Amino acid sequence: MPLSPPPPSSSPRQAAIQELRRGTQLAELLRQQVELIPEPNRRHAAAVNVGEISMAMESSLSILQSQMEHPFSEPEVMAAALTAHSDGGTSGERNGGPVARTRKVRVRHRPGRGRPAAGDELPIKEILTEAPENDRFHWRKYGEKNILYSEYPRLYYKCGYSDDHKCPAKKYVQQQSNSYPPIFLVTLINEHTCDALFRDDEPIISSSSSGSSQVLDFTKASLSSPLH
DNA sequence: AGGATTTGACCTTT
DNA sequence: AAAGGTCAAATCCT
Repeated sequence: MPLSPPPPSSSPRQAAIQELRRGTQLAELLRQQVELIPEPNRRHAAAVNVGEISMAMESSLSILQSQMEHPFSEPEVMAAALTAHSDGGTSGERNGGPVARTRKVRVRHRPGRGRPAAGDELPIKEILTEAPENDRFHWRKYGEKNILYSEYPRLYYKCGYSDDHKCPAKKYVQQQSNSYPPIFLVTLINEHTCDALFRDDEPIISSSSSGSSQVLDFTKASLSSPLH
């Protein structure tokens, strides 16, 4: 609490440009998915729409970028709002009270922490889905981060058998929009080495008998409360 | 009680 | 220095 975060160095316009770039990437992702639509008519119609989206992104981008030459100072409020929930209190206090969390003794510098060397963790697959919990793997959440200029946090999961079977599979889940149903970008990292062990199709038991129902619960606050 | 989740600290990369 | 990814103590939930 003694620290106040330094002001963001980028302008709101930069933030918007970043968002548009991300939108462009997502449109490209969507375009690839559209290719998989079997019926030619529907595929073509969807492709046209995706093209429209891409063009809208690009024209917005060029508008914003041409305005960069005229430095109209804009209130910093937007940037502040955009980064507001990236500070400390990600989801407020729980019922009890403030949790003074002091990380005590930490084993010193151990290599292999934080992000591994780039390119170390491929293959990476990206999937847009409205049901990120709908693979039949067992995931254990190990982190959550607010991503700069993103409205929704990114959730970090690793395979539930990462300890038992040294399974290296991970996935990141991030909500992309507050549309209904919401769309999630799921990034898969590493293949499941436990796949062979559990791939026999276990029917997904979603009946009334409440077994272990906490594997992936996306109804939690972080995902279901859009900002406005 | 024990497993799963939360969340600030800590670490690496950019 | 900032951003993103991971760890792990505290907490929640069954």
